Amino acid sequence: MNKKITINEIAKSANVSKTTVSRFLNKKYENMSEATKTKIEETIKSYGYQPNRQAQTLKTNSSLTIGISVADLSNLYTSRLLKGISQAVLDTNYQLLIMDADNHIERELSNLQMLLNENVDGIILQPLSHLPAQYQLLTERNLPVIQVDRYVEPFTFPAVVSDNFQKSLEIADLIQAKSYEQVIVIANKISGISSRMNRFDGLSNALFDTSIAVTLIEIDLDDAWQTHLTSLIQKNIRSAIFALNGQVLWEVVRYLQTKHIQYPDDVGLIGYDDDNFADLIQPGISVIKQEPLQIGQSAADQLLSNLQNNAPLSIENMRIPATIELRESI
Amino acid sequence: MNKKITINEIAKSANVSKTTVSRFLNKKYENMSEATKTKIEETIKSYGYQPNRQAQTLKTNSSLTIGISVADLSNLYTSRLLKGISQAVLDTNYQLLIMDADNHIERELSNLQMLLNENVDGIILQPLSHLPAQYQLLTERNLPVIQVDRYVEPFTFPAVVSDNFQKSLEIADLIQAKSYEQVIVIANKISGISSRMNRFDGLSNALFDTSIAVTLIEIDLDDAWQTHLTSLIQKNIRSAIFALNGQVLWEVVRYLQTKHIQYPDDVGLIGYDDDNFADLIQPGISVIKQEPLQIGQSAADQLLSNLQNNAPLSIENMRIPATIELRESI
DNA sequence: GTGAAAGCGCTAACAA
DNA sequence: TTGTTAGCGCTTTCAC
Repeated sequence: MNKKITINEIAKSANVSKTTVSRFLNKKYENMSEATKTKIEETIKSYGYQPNRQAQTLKTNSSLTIGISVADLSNLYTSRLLKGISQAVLDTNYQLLIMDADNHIERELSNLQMLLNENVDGIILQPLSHLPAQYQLLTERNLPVIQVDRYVEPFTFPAVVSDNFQKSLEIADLIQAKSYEQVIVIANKISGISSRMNRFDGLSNALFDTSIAVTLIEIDLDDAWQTHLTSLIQKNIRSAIFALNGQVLWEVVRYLQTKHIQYPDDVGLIGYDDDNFADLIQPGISVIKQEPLQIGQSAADQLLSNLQNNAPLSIENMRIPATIELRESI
Repeated sequence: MNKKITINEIAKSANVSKTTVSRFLNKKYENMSEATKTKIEETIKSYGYQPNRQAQTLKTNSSLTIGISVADLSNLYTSRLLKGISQAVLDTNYQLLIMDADNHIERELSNLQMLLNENVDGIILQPLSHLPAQYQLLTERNLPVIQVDRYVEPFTFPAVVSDNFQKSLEIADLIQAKSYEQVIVIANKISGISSRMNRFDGLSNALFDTSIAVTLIEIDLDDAWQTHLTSLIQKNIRSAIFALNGQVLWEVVRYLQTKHIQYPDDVGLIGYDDDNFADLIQPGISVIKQEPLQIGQSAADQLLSNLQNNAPLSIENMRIPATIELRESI
């Protein structure tokens, strides 16, 4: 059991006080002779000394830790988001405390409470709720918070998200250009999730003045969604499906395959591809690709420059453009 | 700026010493009157008091934190592994400090160093190196460590992995039964990664006494892997491809698609599907599916029972069976 | 240019 | 059944 060495050992061995060692650790070289500086540097190296983070935190009240709360840990969108954050933090002193809400709102709350207990210096939040009340404990603490992927309304914290509304306008154009007469939007429960709502609203708004009908099917609220989908498609009008996220898109593809419903012949198909898999499937599916890595990176960069240089947090939404990749399906 | 309340405020307000409050916090009720117990409980609740973790850690030298080092954060295998760990930790006091080595061995080392600095109580490690030297800093500290997915040899820490060798034996049987004359194994660099080596060795061993040739192509070491693959396939013998992980499988499928090489007609195909996508692709691809969630959970459970109850860590490998799903491709 | 001493919020002997 | 006291490893004020 390797005895942990502390600042005291270093101070003793370097023949200086621990104050001086502490100054060295915190790079306060202004009033330090080159001699002591190098002496301390050498002893630290020779002992392989590493300061105790908890002790530092206890005193300074800054843990050099960024808390992250994600909605659901196990999907590729989240992984890439985390990768982006992780890259941004790489060359800093900050570390990441990642918590998974597993899509349970009570769990998100308890996770946030835990992050506060750990005295994290800032939080990157993919909110599960759209109600500011859920995040009151964060506002109270006056802690820097950045939202990713989604945001709470009224707007409480800055957010970095995809250009969901804008992309849906473009999809609407596409649907009109291809003379579809009906769009079936398939999603998980959209209420309260800004990204999903923006995707839906963008489409609805753009098609409001047209004769194109927009129908929403929320597959986790509707046990008979497959039946509904089939009956909608079988109407004698040109229909297109818009799947609001990757998971849902694959569900739809699976269903169409089993029912031998062909796209684009029987129905047009477009959706979000968060897994980079669309190009593997035949016939090719037109998709929208987001940039979660960049979203994570931007969010972390903003938070870091607030923490490190006291840069103010932007009050606005930052929108990272997604890309539409057209294939045969629509 | 909400003034943080401490154990002192609670003690004062409850008219007891902070020792007593501390006893309460640590559930040492043996010698505590019901009266003081409830009094403390109430004051804590009314103040919304939460003890400072850093102070506790500083004193007890136990951070109630489990460090995790993964090879690469952004793939579904890892996500599901983390989900499993996260679930196991859910109802405990432990938290997770997750670090991504991003497949860089120096980064893994510095991550582990950081985890040690944070005084993590134990580590779950998906090792990048097979050399125990890389992990000497862990052995020195006498810290409980559990490996997942892969392991270091000679065996240093317990490990929870898939039954890679065994599954390859079954694949070998399949290949013989289907009268293939050649197997082309496609992988990322296998040297030093136990999971990949076991998958390859299982197959080689099983086919050693047969006339079936086994060739290995490591796509990240071989710029011309596509050409090599094509030339091997074009020989006038029945060939099968075995892709050693999900990523590689999709690369191969993409390549076969662009070259219009048909499976199972031109070449048999089987591989690991870490993304649960194989059923979406036509023609159907036979795959091996791992249980990363269960691997993560088992690893975390073992570590937790060591930390919480001092249960000894098993010295052996724990193998979680994967499943073979047969479709048309082989 | 450097050091002594106090204290961050908590736990754990030891004492009562 | 409860309290006094010292101290975990560090930072910071103030003094020299």
